[in-house]
Amino acid sequence: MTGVFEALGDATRRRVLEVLSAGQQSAGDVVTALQAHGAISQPGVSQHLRVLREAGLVTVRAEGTRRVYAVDEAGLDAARAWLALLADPLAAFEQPLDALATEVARGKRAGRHTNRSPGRPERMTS
Amino acid sequence: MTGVFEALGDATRRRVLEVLSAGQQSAGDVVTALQAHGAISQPGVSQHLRVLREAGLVTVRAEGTRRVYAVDEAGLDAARAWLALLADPLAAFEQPLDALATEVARGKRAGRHTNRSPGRPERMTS
DNA sequence: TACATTTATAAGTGACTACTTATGGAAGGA
DNA sequence: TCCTTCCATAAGTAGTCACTTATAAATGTA
Repeated sequence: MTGVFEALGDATRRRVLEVLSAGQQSAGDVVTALQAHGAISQPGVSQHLRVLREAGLVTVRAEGTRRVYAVDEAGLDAARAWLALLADPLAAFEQPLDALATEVARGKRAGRHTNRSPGRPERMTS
Repeated sequence: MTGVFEALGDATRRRVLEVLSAGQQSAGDVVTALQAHGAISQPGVSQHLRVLREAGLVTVRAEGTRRVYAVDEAGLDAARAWLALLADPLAAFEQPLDALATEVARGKRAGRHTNRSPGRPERMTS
């Protein structure tokens, strides 16, 4: 299970990343931080850190008897890249067209609007 | 299991989103597209579509006897937002400072470089 | 050396998940 | 109405995962 999104799929691991996003910390500190939010054992955290490391989401550095973990932007960038590629191809045209229409009709008043695609289906309530 | 990242944690569901990113499609078309890449049953796809819908990652629209699915940007934006918030706080300063240094030393030649944080630990090979 | 501290690994277990086949239900066409 | 098509749900199952306790390995300290 070495995938980035597989690693991000677990809430505890996401919390680990949130903890580490405040700055690099030792494994023990991560354990302490996680235990402040709920009961989890030290081996449990260690196993999560391993998954995150294998997914490229954190880095480790040995410092004496401790191991200092830090967020690895490489893994995060991989996730961001996938999400970016998933963007609606039409979306790239919508904003420019809207901007052009505004330009033509009203002159150079740059109003930023947040309209979505017009015929877009809504989420079903079923 | 209604979380966005939980839904994204499955490779098959990510493939469904990739298929839908090319444009809205009926459930049957998604089944056909998925079966071209590997064996999966129609109910299997239907269940994945349900998870994606509950996570806010796809929308459904009934069209006669078919159900047309489309990518829901709302869920994707939620994922993107979390990843954005996870950014290294120091990273926000690095680029501007680099840009300023370039500005001062060389004038207004905007060269985009991809340097990482200088003292950043490498991934361990253990 | 002996002990303490820090962290990873081993082994076992319950729960969840992704899949299957079987079935039902809704809409369209004869 | 009958049949077909499209899709969701039901039920069951094998595999995976996240957790636990117990233990080992490595470094620092008295």
